[in-house]
Amino acid sequence: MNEDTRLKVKAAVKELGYQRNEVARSLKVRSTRSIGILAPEFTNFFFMEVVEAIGRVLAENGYSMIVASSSGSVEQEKLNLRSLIERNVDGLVVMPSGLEGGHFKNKALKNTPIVVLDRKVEGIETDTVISDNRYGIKEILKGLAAEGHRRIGFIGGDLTFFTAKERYLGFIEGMKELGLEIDESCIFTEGLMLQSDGYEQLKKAFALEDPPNAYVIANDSLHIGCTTYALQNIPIDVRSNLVFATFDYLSYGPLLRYAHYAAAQRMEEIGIETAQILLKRLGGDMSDFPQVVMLRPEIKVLDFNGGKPFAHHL
Amino acid sequence: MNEDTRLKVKAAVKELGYQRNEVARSLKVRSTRSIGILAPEFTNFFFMEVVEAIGRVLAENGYSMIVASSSGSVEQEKLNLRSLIERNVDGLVVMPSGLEGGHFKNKALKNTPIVVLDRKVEGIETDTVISDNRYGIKEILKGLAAEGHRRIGFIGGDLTFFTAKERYLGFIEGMKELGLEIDESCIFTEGLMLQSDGYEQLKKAFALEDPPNAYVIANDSLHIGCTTYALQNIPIDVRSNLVFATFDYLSYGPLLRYAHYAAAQRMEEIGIETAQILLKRLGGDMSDFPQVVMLRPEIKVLDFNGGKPFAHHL
DNA sequence: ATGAAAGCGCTAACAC
DNA sequence: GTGTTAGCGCTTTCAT
Repeated sequence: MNEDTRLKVKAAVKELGYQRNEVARSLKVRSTRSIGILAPEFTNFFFMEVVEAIGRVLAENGYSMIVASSSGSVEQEKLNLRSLIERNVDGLVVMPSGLEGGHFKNKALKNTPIVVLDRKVEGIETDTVISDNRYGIKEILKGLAAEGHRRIGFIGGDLTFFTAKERYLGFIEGMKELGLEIDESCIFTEGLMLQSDGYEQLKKAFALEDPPNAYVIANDSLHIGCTTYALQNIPIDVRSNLVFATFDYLSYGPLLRYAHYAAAQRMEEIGIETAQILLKRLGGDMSDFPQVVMLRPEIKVLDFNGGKPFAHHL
Repeated sequence: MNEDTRLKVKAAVKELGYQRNEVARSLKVRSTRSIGILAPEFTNFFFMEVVEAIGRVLAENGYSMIVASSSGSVEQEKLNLRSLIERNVDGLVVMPSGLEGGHFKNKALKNTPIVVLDRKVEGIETDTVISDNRYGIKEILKGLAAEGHRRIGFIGGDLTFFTAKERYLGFIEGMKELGLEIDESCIFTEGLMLQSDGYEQLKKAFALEDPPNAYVIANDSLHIGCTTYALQNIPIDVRSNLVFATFDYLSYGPLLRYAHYAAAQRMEEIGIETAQILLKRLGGDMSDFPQVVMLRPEIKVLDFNGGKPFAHHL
């Protein structure tokens, strides 16, 4: 193009303050350069951290995010999905509210890449990015064992949830591999892994005649609940013998005084990986579909709480 | 319309799986039913909680949210803003990255309602929803005073930030109103109010020859940092005399052992209020523009940590 | 009550 | 290298 004309146009753009109408463009080229993000709720550190990373990578590539929270309801998730389809999102990142994902088989989604985050979902084949839950649990369990604990409790959640089940299975497998005896009375797998569930479960544990000192805790919210219960209800001479190994390690980790070992999910990497798979699919590259990326959490020894280095990665 | 035809159409919709193309509709009616959300970062509990509430109210009214994180950079905020304008968002919620908001005077935003959250911004007249920072600080300060503390430290942040400044001023005013002497050496207002700043500031305080026991802490991240420092570096007999009064009270609040009083921001209400003002403006109602809503935080007495009921709301 | 047609702002294809 | 035009899928208006 003529350099002269080029400059004239540029000047006019500035002069008139022209801004492209992306809506019209989208209609024409059948691409909105927007990605729908479907989450059960926003108020979740894991999710925020992952979305921040996804957003950064997407923004670098010219995509925006349309986010929708389902408040944990599959019904709302379906409504949100519909709305995102109507908005012609080019791709979808889903942290599913339920176990079943039949509604993602919508014809309108035929050419829309979907990446599922954090959990696996049944009835649908998609790219998936998750943490290696079993690995993480097994490793931190080794830490407890290395300290000499043999009777170890487990504080988890309802086994119908993907992460709850995986972490539970990691615990069971890990105990077996270590040759430790599993005491069913010290295993708690009820509830939604919320803070209040952690509180109640440690309470139940301490209602036993001989509660164990060592616990594997399946997530961060449970951990806060357990620590809260301990601080408020267990005498100091007893609670100071508590030893926890937990999933997740977040900004307020240093406050969780009984945690010796943590399997910290690599949230930023999960986000980056998710965005990259999505971009690859958007670019038409369907290699390795459906791709399941499982990222190992980082094993942390919390020495300031009394954790001791141990041989992990055997 | 003919009932018969109506049913036929409905059947056809179901049969063919028709879904409206919102992009085409938007182009025609010049409204995208989408709201842009501009934030400095997502990894912030206050913000997420507020966005969750905003999203709920907006979804009930048929709006979606397009979110963009600016990573604290005003430059990125400008880019994000441009992208949102190009996408023809019907309205904007902004938690500004900087103090100055000249870029929101864009001609393309002439008819786009904007609500500013959490901070005030210069160079622009908009509806604004914030917490009553001074009120909150003054009230929790009363709690410390009621316990008999007279020499009280302040842990805050760089006064060029709106909330940092307001909370600092609340502290100064509050001390004066209570007739307490302000010891400049115990006032820390450097940094961005991050966790690491809290850690460093309490360290500095304890490098004084006679550090105070009581502190007002300007936000949650600082609070975690302070508590971490105390737990890791101050001998137990000394730290057990610490008394904190802080802004914010979040899920992990129970772990913050030295907090006796907290001014908990009403995040859900802030979100609801924000969304409602936006919807009002979108409906063409410009009454009270520019509206500044200031919500009082809830004053909490953390009795399980040793907080004692006191006369607030004098 | 139904059908036909214009046009939102853009891009892509084509002719000049 | 530049100018013209069709048409994306919808809503709205006007004619039947």
